[in-house]
Amino acid sequence: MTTNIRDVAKAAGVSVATVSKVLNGYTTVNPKTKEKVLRIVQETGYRPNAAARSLVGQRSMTLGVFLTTGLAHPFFSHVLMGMEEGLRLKGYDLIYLAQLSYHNREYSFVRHCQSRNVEGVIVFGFQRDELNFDELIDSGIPTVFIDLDVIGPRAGYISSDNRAGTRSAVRHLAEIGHRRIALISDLPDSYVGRLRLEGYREGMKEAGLEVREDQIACGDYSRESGYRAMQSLLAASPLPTAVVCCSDYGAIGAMEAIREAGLSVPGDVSVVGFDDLEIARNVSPALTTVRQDTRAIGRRSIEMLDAMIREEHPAPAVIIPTELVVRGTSAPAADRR
Amino acid sequence: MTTNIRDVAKAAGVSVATVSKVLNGYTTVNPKTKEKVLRIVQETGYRPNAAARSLVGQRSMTLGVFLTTGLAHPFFSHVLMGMEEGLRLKGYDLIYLAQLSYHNREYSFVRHCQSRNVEGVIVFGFQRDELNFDELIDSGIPTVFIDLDVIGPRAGYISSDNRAGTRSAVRHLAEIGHRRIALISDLPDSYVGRLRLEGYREGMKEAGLEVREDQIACGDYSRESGYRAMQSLLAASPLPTAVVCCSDYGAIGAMEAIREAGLSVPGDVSVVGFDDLEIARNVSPALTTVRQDTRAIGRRSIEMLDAMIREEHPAPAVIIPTELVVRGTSAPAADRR
DNA sequence: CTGAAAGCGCTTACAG
DNA sequence: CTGAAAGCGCTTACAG
Repeated sequence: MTTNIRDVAKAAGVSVATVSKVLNGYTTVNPKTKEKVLRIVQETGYRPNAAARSLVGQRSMTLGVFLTTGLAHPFFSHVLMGMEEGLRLKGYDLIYLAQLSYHNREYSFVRHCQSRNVEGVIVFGFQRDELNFDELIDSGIPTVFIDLDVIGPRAGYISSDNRAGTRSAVRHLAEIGHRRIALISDLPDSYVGRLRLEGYREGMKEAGLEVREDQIACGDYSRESGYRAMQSLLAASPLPTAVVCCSDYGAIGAMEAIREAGLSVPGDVSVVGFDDLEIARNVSPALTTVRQDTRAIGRRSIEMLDAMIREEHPAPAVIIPTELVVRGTSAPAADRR
Repeated sequence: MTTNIRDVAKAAGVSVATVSKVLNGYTTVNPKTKEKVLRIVQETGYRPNAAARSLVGQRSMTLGVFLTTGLAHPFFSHVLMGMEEGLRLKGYDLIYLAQLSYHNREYSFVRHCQSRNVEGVIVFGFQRDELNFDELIDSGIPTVFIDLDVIGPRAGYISSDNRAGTRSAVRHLAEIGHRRIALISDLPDSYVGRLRLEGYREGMKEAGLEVREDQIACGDYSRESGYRAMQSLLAASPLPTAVVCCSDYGAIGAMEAIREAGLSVPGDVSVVGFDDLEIARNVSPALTTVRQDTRAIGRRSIEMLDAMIREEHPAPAVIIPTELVVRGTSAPAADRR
C-alpha cells in the first residue's frame, strides 16, 4: 500500500516515535535527525494516515458543514470559497453533512458527527424554525451558525452587520436629498431580514424621515419578487423617489418594474441593493449596493470554530462590517437637482 | 467519552468480537445474542468509531467531491441533492476537497485523498483544460467525472444525453413547421457544449434543414449572454422563426432580446431552453425546454462510483436521457398557421 | 456459535 | 535527544 510511518522510520534509520515527533513539531529532536526525517518524508511523499491519527489523538481535523440543499444563491458559493481559505489555514477538512438525514428518526445527526469524530460544525442556510438544533447544541459539539443568531455554551454565530447595511443605504439616499425612501424587505421574519428592516427604520429615524408602511413591500431575494414588490410600491402615492432593496436580485427586479412603469433609474427613482454580487457591476447603470464581505464570513466562520475547538472561548457573535458601494443607480433626488 | 464497542459488549454480556459480528452482519451469530446486542446498541445509541473502522478494515466509507468554486448555478445544487440520495443509500459520507489546494506545489491532492482514505472521488464543474487530472487518474482512485468525458482504468463519467437533447428540440420545432431554426450555443468548446451543438446539427440534418453559420451564436449559460446572442441573431436576415438555447437562463435572455426587438414569443419566434430549472415554469409564457434529470445524475454518479469501488466494473460512461418539455414558448411557425 | 488475540497506523508518556 | 511499549476502537482469522 502507500508508505507508512514505519517505512519512513526505517529509511531514516530512526524509530517511529522520532518520526512522529518530527511531524508533530516536538522541539526535543536533534536538528540533524529532524532534517533527515524531513528529507525522507519529502522524497516518499509520506502523509500520516488520518484515521490512525484521529483514533489515537483527540484531533480528527474534520469539520462538518450542514447546509440547506437550496444553495443555489451565489452568496453560498462565495462563503464556501472563504471557508476554503480558513480550512487551508487551519488544516481542517470539511465533511458535507446532508440535510436529508437530519430528520431521519433512526439517524442521529449528532451521533453521526461523533462517530466521524467531527470536531466542529458549521450550520448554514437555515431559518430558525426550519430545524430543531437543540440536540446539536446540547451535544457540546462546537457549532458556528452563519446568518442565524444561535448562541450556546459551545455555539455562536457570524453574520454581516445587516442593520448597519440598510441604515447606511438610507443615510446615503437621505444625504442626496431623498425624503420618500421605500423598502423592499426580503423575508422580514428571518433573522437577517428582520435586522435589515430595523436598519431601515433606524436610518429613516436618524434622517428625520417618516416611515410609511405602504412604502414597505416584501420579497424573497429573487428578481421576480423584487419586480412584484416594486410594482406594489409604485401603486402608492406620492411615489417614492428611492427604494432600498435587501438583495441585488430584488433590486434588479425593482429596476425592471420601475422602467416598465415608464420611469427611469436613477432619474426618477434611485435604487440601492444588498450583497454586491458580480451582477451588480454588470447591470446598467451599475447598481449602488451594500457590500457583504462573504469571503470574510466564510473564513472567519472557520477561524471562530477553530477557536471554539481549542477552548479559546471566542466572542459568541461575530458581525462582519458591510460597506456601501455607490455606483450609478443612486442620484440626487429630482427636486434637489 | 461516548460509548464504545467494549461498553456495548459488557452491557450485552458478550465479547467485542460478537458485537462487531452483529454489526457487520455476520450470519454466524445466535439470533438471541444478536437481538440482545442490537437492543443495547439501540438503547445506548452506539455508533462505531469511523476512524477505527477505517484503520482496520479497508473501507473508510468516505467519498471525496472536488468541485469548482463557481457552483452558483442551480444545476450544481440539484445534482448535489441527487448525490445526497446516493450517499444515504450506500452509506458513504462526502468530504469536500477544496479546489484552491489542487495547484499547491507542496500539496498533492491525491496524497491527501490517500491520507484520508478516500475511497472514490467525484469531479464536478471543471473543463478539460482547466486542471490536469493525470495524477488522479494514475493513482487508481476510482473517479467519476460529471459532464466531462474522462475515462480511465478506474475512471468514468456521467452526463445528460446532451446531443439527443438539442436534437429533440430541433425536431420538435421542425415538426411544428419551423425551417429557420437558430442556435444559441453555450461554451461550444466544452464537452457539453460541443455535444449540444452537434445535436443541433444532427437535428437540422434529420429535418432536411440547412444549417447557416450566421444562425449560430455563442453564449455562456448566463441570461446576459443569451440576450446578446439573440440580438446578434436578430441582426441576420431572414430572421429565424425559432431559436434553440443551450440553457434556460440563456433562453430567458433571448426572450428579452426578442421582445425588445418588437417581436413576440412564441408569435414571431419560438424559444426552447435547456435544463428545466424552476424558473422555466415561472416565466411567462412558460418555457419549452429540454429537461435534464439532475437528480438522477447526482444519484447515479454515487452509484457508479460505488460500483467502481466494489470492482464491479460498471460501464465507463453513463448517459442520462433528457426529455423535451413542451410549454408555452414554442408554437407552430407563422406561415403554418 | 463464541471469544482471545493480533494488528491496522499512529501518538504519547516514560525510561534511558 | 531517542526509542520501546502501551493503547486509541475496531475487525478478522483462528481456535475452541
